[in-house]
Formats: sequence, C-alpha cells, structure tokens
Amino acid sequence: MKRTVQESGGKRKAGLEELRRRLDERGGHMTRQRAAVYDYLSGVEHHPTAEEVFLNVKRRIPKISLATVYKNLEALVACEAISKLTYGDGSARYDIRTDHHYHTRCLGCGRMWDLEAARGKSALEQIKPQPGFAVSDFRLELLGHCEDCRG
Amino acid sequence: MKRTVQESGGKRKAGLEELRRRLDERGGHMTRQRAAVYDYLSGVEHHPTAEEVFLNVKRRIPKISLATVYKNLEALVACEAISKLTYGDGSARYDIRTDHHYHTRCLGCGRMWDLEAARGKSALEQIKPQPGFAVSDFRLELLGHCEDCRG
DNA sequence: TCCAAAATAAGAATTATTCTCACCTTGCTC
DNA sequence: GAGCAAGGTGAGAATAATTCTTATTTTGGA
Repeated sequence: MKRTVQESGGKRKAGLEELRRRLDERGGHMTRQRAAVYDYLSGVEHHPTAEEVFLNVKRRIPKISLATVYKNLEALVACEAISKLTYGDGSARYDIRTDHHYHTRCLGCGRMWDLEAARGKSALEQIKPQPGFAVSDFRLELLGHCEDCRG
Repeated sequence: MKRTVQESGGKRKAGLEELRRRLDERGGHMTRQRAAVYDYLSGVEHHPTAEEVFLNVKRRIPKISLATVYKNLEALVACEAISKLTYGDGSARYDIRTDHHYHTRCLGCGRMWDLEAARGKSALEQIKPQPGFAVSDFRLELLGHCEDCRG
C-alpha cells in the first residue's frame, strides 16, 4: 500500500491525534477499527467506496464487518475528518480531504481524482443563480476519460 | 397536473413526433406507457424521481409496473429525450431537458431548479483537469437556500 | 393479416446501505 | 488497576432503489 503525502495549500488530512480530539468532542471513542479505516483512507490517493475500504481494512482486521466500516465512515464524516462524495452513479466514495475542492471522474473506469479548488473557485464565483437564492457551496465534477481509458 | 411550457434558449423538450423519430433510430417502439412517462415529465416543472413518475403515470395507466417506468426512463435517456440527474443523495431524478444545463439545490427543502448553462459555460471552460484527462462534460450544482427557506 | 422484434406486468433478485441486538472495548473514576 | 457506563463491534436481517426474469402482449413493417 503506497503512502504518499499530499502537498500544497488548504486544510488537508489530520493525524490520528487530531482525529482523537475530534471524536472526543462529540463523545466518540477511538477504536482499532476506526483507526484502520482512517488510516486506509489516509494512505490512498483515489476516493474508494465503502466496499473497497472494507476489503482493504479486512486484510488488517479480518473479522471486521461491513456494517462497522459503514458506521465508522459515517462517524468520520460526522466529525469532519473525511468527506463523503455522493455524486456519481452507484455507490458513495470517501475522501480524506475535507477542504473545499472538486473532482474529475472517469466514465470508463469510474475512478475519481482531485481537482484543485483554486483552479475553479474564481470561475465558479462568476456563476449567478436565480434571484433570491443564497449560494453556500458548489459541487463540481468534470466527467471524461482518464489516460488509461482513452486507448 | 400543471402543464407549463418552458421558454427561451437552448434545445429544450421535443414533441412526441420527435420522440418517435428518436426511438425509431435505435429500433425502439412507441408505446402507450412510454408516451405517458414522457408526457408526465413534459408537464412538470421539477425533476421527479422514478417513484414519483410511477405514481403519477399510474393514475392514467393503473396497471403499469414500476419496472416498466424504470425501463422507459432508461430508454428515454438512451435516445436523449430526457436526462438523468444522479447527483444529490438518495434516488435519481429525471429531467425533460437534455440541453446542457446545471442545477441549484436548496439544502432546506431539497427542491431543485434549473440554472442556465449559458451562465456557467465559459466559466467552467477555464477549469483544467489533470494532464491526460479528456473532459467531455461538466456537472455543476449550486447548493444553498431558496427564498422560502431563508427566513 | 402475419411476424419478428420489442415492450409489458409481476414479482424475484441485486446492490448499496442501514438497522438490530447480544456481546465486547474504551476511557473515565476511584 | 477494578468497575462501570457509554459507545462500538460483528453477524445477519431489513430496507430502498434499481435491475432482472419470464411468460404474455404490442408494435410496426412486410
């Protein structure tokens, strides 16, 4: 499992200590399973589905159940340690980053990547909604085909 | 059931004749059920779920089955007579418009509205993905609170 | 009218996700 | 470090949205 650290700009991923603090705030506990889920997400560069997280964490904790993975992902989202990506077809994906950014999604293989928010923010701010509507957030996805799927 | 016609700009909804032509092209047939599904979508201003379409079409064709509604929605999407909106949480929604446009979604009441593509297109085209990724489409949602939900 | 391809109804099956509940851990407090 | 209450876990059942299956019916052209 490759462990690459993301670089440059924005609030990125927090360490386990920070995670524990956040869990504490909401009366949550740190468990082996929870740490493993968080750790797996910290170590991958794409945005896996719950199933993928389950299969990978299972290698470390063979008896972990899928429901536990789901509940931990939910808990991590609740304490803002990770974020849930619900656009896209099929299943939700989870992202270690909680800073504001957008995604590219390959229509061939379904994989998703990060798109730097900086690249889109000013462009998006030019877009005005109907009168009376107060925009608080943007969701943006670029769809297309990745290098591997273009052949 | 209110039947309002959308106005101004872009390729909007096609009539039943146009629909028949499009179905023909792909070897599809026009059926009473298919026409009813299309007709229902043409007559509403929001973007209903398959369930909503089913319940409403059922009033005209009591014996229609939910699977038929799903298959018809799929067929209509395939011949580009309608489009499927899969962002958002929960179930997919269907939209009579197939021209390229975006949506605003109220976080208070969940309703969705159209956002003119013209307002976003040039802004979005400034956004560049990672090298090697060929963008074929954008999906954009503005999240916030509508006039009614701001009180 | 005849026919092959396509569509339908009904319900079973699948997929992603959440719930249930008996038992086990965590993180205090003493 | 033992005791305890709140929270977490695992296994499987339950649910929700969607798709598949199959026998029967419709459609649109020859």
